[in-house]
Amino acid sequence: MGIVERRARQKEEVRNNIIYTAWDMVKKDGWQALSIRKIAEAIEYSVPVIYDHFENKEAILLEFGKKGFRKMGDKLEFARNQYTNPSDQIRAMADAYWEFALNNVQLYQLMFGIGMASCESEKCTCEYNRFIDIMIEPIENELKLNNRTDVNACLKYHTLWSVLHGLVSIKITGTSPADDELTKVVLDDAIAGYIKNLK
Amino acid sequence: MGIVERRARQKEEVRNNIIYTAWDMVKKDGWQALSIRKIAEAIEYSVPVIYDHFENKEAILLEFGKKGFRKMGDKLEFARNQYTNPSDQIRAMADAYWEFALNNVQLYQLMFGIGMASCESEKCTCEYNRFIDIMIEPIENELKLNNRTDVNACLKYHTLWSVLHGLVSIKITGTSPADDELTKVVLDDAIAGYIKNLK
DNA sequence: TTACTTTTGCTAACACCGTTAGGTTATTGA
DNA sequence: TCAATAACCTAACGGTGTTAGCAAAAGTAA
Repeated sequence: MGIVERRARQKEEVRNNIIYTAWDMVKKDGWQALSIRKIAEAIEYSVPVIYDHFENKEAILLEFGKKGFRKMGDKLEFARNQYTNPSDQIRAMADAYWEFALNNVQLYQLMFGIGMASCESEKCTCEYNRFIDIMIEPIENELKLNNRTDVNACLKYHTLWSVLHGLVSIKITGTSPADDELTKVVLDDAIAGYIKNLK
Repeated sequence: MGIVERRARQKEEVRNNIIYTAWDMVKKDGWQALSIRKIAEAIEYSVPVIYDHFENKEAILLEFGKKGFRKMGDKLEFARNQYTNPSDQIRAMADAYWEFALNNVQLYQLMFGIGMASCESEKCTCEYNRFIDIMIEPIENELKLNNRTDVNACLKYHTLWSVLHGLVSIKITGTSPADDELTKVVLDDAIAGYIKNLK
């Protein structure tokens, strides 16, 4: 008898409804706006029903994180397969990564734990500017030293900062299983490469 | 008459008390544990008093963000001033940045909006591993192509990812005032440099 | 000293939130 | 028809940030 199947199907449907509704909210107002109560209201069930499908709120967000990794994986794979030359492949993947992140901001935030309130936008401008000033000076000098008038110091500063911030945030959020030692080696390697490219 | 001065002093004292207590909480349990009500209890005042000194909870966190930028600025400046050669200075600043971030995780998180719940640690392992696999293959091939048996592909993969993630998260959290065009140029520049270093 | 004004601080509430205990109703199998 | 089970809900617990409105204290001027 298909009774249990029908039940399973109905349960699955509710589950999908939860995810669908939740994603709608996240997409529209960001992950911070997600609320169990609002989901319940939207799917026209009482609150505890949500907990029959997900252990807690985090589990719902986790669902999107996984979805994000799958989607990004697909994009990267596709980009890579457009080329056979490895360096072209790397370039293509980098572009695809960039594209994915900017077109799926909410997903990316959930995947890597980015974007709490913080000092966003222009609230720390003054303090931030000093930080730029300090960092950019040696870069300008190094470029002068090497007669690299073709290179924009501001651009190079951004590159340096990206490398640093990227390493740090991967380290802090614990996304990568890499240990301390490896990360420090990566840093040294990246900086060495960076300086080499200024010459 | 020094009455207004004394009053201002006392008010200042309460304000400092709020910041001190708040920082204690953030330091111990992370910024997510900060609660207006708990601060009020700790300083032995009622809740609305907090709002005489700070517009809202975010304003308190902002205070720490600013403090973080100042502190990091000091560290970077100091590191830079230990050397005269620009490339040494860059290296020193990179190390200082790294040190600061790892020794002041909470501050760094507040400064750059990192570290919500997310897919942290090992919850997305499976999805994450596929992502590594896809990315690392072309790097290995490129290294082989250039007979670079001295270089660890895993390390190089981490470097690439850091650059990408760094750029993206700076872009997403809006920390930098850089516009879209500049950021894309930075990306291209960084990737070009990265590939060059694989050769 | 008294009357008035300002500052200070509090209570109590509003409107949310995630989570869960416990009971009710409907559905199913014997 | 009856017991078991699954589905579902109400209502609460213990939190959160924020604010309106009032009482008391402190300072000022007569």
